[in-house]
Amino acid sequence: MSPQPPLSTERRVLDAAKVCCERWGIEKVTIDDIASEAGVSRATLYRMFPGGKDVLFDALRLQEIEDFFTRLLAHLEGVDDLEELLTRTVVSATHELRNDQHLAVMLASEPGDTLGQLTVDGLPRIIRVATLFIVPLVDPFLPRPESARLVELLARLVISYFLAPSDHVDFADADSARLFIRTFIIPAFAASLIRS
Amino acid sequence: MSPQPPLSTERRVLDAAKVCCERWGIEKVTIDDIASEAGVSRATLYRMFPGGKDVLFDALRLQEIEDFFTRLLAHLEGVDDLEELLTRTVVSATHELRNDQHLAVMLASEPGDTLGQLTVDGLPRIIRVATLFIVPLVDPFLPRPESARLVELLARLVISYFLAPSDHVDFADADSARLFIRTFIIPAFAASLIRS
DNA sequence: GACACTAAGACGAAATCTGTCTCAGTGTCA
DNA sequence: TGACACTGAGACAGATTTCGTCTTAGTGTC
Repeated sequence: MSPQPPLSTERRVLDAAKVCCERWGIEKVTIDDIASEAGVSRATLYRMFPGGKDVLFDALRLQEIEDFFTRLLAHLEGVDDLEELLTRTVVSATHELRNDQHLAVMLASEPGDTLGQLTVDGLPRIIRVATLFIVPLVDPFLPRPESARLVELLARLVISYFLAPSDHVDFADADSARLFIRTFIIPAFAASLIRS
Repeated sequence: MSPQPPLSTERRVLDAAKVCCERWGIEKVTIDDIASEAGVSRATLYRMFPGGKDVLFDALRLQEIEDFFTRLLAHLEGVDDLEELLTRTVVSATHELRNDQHLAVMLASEPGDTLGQLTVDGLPRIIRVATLFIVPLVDPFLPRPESARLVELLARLVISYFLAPSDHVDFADADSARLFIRTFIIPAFAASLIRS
């Protein structure tokens, strides 16, 4: 967002935590690993995240989610067609998820039971945040209750097709995604469409 | 070599150790990790490798080296031309090294100072083993002291160009390697060549 | 039944990690 | 100058993990 040349200490620590996770896996990372990777003393780290690893990883998850949607929004700029907007949304989101194995874990929660978290505990949070970010973009096309329902539906579908890819639909492929959206999504909301 | 359908326990353990190393990095792997990855009890592991991790990793290094040269030899079968033999040797070896980051570590020794080991402690061992495996293939073309010298020279060059790639020579590229060998290696040993 | 091999896990010792704390050094602001 | 906020370094005790050895019991083979 803002241009912080020296990069905030907190950001450095969280980035270091991410690097460590990617290198060793979340269950093998220690506070010391993160501190020295960030070039920061352990004391600073505890001052910044009282509660230790749990709090730190919570913050990291939060940052990951924000980064995720920030990147996503960048791919949606200037789109003024609902079908195109939704298509790009699912395609970009799917690409992000597939490219960053680590991201999927972070969006969810603890390791080991990644899938469990992604589908049980993690889902509501992701849907909530997705709504927060994406609904405003859909608002021009749909009245509020409908846009929220649409975004939730899409979020669920993206995650479902990510976890269990289908032979018939590939959300990573723009054409396939567009066809899906044109066929199943748009018609369902056609009645509410705001004709501008 | 021999067809062992159930795969020996020792092999299973070493393979498990390799898997664990690739997943977590050598410094984060515990005996327990390896044991459970191999589906073997810790006691068995200690019986098999008295001395623990050190002995186990020594054995792993040995296996890696043997596998390395076994794969290498497979690429050299039936070659009856010295230039072609040497070319394939450096190309295959270079590919193996580049494709398997883990292999380079194993061929050397402890992690952290991989390069230090690869160039200081590791080099003599690799050269020794390389000689053991490759010299017999060169024997038909050169008298013994020359063939040993040739193999040692090649081993040093492969490792050097692997560690510090050059703009002028690419041992991963067959044409480039062949040109290099034709220009710099063969002539140096031309006088000793056994004309069959 | 003797034998070789194994899994499971108890055990104490050693090593590592955690979380809190103190102390000293730095830069900022008034 | 002094109050203030922030930091690195590291001591410290306690929790946790890991290590290496050991015992016990189970299995298959001869």
